[in-house]
Amino acid sequence: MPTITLPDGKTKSFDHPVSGLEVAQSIGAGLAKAALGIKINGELKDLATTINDDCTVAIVTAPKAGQAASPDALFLMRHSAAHVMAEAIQDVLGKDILLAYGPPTDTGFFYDMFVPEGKKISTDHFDAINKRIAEIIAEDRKFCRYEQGASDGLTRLKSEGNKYKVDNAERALGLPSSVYSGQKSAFAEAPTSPLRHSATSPLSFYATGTPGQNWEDLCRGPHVPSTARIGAARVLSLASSYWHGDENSDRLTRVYGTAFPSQAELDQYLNQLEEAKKRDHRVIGKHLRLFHIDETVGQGLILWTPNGSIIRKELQTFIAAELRKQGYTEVFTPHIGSLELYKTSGHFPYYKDSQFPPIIERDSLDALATCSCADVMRRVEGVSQRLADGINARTHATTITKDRILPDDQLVQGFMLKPMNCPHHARIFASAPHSYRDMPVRLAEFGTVYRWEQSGELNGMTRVRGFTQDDAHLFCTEDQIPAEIQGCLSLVKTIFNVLGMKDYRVRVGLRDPDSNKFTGSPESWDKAEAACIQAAQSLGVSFSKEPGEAAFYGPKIDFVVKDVIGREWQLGTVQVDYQMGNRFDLSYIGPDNKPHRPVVIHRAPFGSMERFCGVLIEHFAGAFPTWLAPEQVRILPISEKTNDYAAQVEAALKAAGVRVTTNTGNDRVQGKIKEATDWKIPYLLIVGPRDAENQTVSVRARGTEKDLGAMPLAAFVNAIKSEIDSKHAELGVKP
RNA sequence: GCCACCGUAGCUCAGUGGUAGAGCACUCCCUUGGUAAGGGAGAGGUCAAGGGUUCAAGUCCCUUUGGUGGCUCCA
Repeated sequence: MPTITLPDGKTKSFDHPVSGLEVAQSIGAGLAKAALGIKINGELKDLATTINDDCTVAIVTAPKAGQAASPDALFLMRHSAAHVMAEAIQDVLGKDILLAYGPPTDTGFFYDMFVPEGKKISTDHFDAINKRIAEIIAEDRKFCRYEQGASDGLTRLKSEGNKYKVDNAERALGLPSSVYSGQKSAFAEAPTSPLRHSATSPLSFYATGTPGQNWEDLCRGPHVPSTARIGAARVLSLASSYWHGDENSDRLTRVYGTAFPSQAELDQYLNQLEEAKKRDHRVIGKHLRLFHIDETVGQGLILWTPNGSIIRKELQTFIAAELRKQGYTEVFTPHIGSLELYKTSGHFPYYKDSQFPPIIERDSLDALATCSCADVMRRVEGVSQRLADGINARTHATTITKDRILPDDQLVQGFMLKPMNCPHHARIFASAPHSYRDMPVRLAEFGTVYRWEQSGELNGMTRVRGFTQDDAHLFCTEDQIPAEIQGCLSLVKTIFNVLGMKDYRVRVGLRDPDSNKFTGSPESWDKAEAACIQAAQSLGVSFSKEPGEAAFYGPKIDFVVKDVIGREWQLGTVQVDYQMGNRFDLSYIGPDNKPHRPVVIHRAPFGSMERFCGVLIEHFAGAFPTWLAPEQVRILPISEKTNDYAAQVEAALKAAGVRVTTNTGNDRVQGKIKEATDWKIPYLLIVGPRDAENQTVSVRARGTEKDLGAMPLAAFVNAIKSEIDSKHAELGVKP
């Protein structure tokens, strides 16, 4: 006879087992009406779930009008909507579309399905599918859960010929998969062999309506009580996926959809998507001529056009100034380095698949002309005995294996486009002796690196093949690690604050506790990890510890920002590295007059200028604060009669270092304003005969509907100068 | 890299096998106008590239190339 504890601490006792609905009814009719599901001891369940034992219970309700739905309510609605969409798709396209996996997501849901050869789900079907979804919701059929014994359930699923559901069921039952081999295969050879298993727990199915009569799906649940409770749902887009995310397994069609409590909220969400598209850095970047990607130059290679270059340059100047305050010194290094350099650092050939292929010297190419491809690669990747001995001794391991060691005359000489700046910086550190008194040595460079990203991964400025990192390497003693990490994070905080970026989080990657695949002593790791965690905490934004996410050479801190479409982008990273000193035989002289290995901290707090600017474009929707705006002021003379005065105003602003142009065209001022508005210029100065006479400018600030009125030219120059110097994110000029 | 979709003027896009279009931008002319588009004219295209089918291809087919959405990957 259950006693139920409610969220407010009150208890209710029943003299018989009760359903979630009865509990809700016992509290109030309104609550029962709004109820979508129930949380029993924190676990989300169907409203119809029978409660036999004492427990804590919370009723999950649909949101009241005008209120946001709770995550639990959205989960129930979207999980249920996935069923409705799947039914609609099968109604429109046929039952031979096999359902695989359909979970809710942050913004909606998807359903992965196998589409048989010769059939295709296309966006042309969306109208029909959406219509059917709306019908099913309007029919208000109950979601009916029933269970079937493991044996019967599996037999039934196999007879239905859907191996994905069989696989799901076997996984749910904890059985080894009889159908998933990680191999590509046409569907339909779901085994019919007799079942041999020890599973006892039943499988649950949900009928959208009456079992045996309406549409059904193997499903763990839970669901809303009936289809009308979903509110509004629709199919959104198509994509492809692999079964279990395994590219060797079957390819499935992923159908995305979303659901909201009401049509109004769904419409609002769709509207938001449209708005987000307008903020897309690729769209704005083209419109405002910020950057260009040219297929003649190559995929994933950014051409910074004049406007974008201004933004990048301002950011770099700003970052460099902050770095100087922190005691960094700036260096420049070339875009390529010898193969041996990257064999020393370990980047080659270990990461060769994500690098551009090597640049081979002419003489070597001549010598290789008779070799087989495999032999060429063997000799390109080979390492000299001397280099191997050095690295193996210093890393206390067989880092370079015997099969990679070749006689010098067999080695191929060549270069790599640099995938990272650290090897060059390591060689700069090694180029001069260092005392512990000089440490830490902080070498900073806006260093351009090249990586071979898969073509399907390229995306505007955020995923590219050539990019410039705001890179630096801090060569320090172990004791200096905490302070140096702290310094990196305070830099990030400063710059994110100035740019008004608040939606970011921090991941701290720690070593895998169950693995000994890391270099450096456990004590060192403990200290470095503690330093990372403490530094992350001090930032005051949400952060997560992620064991197993460290690099093998040290723990790291990653900065992740959310873009306007909700995608997360990793920007910067701070990584502690115990390995590089060994690899490059780096040392400093300690107080004991003996050489010691420095620890290296790699840090690129904004990742790359390309990605960072891409995210910034979306963050500001192209309306950059004045200090970053490519064009800060545009002067709009009322007519040609005022062109002379406009030139005078332009000269005064240029003398003050302001980026200004004048529109001397013969449009009317309304037209000039409209055009300038498109360019999202912070300030428009309308000047006419009145202004010329009084030495004033009539200011119109971006985002304001009206003019701010006239102000003396000198006052405007001072105001905008101070706004630019202070890097305010908001427009600051007041008349 | 894989799957799907897409590529027409500088930009945004129409064009379902029969003479390549619109708006904006650009050039010129008229207009000299005080806060989100005054009027007119002109110029601008190997319809991504290559091949094929056809009397005829922007349109249908194949290949290549680039983009988009996902998947996989991201030291």
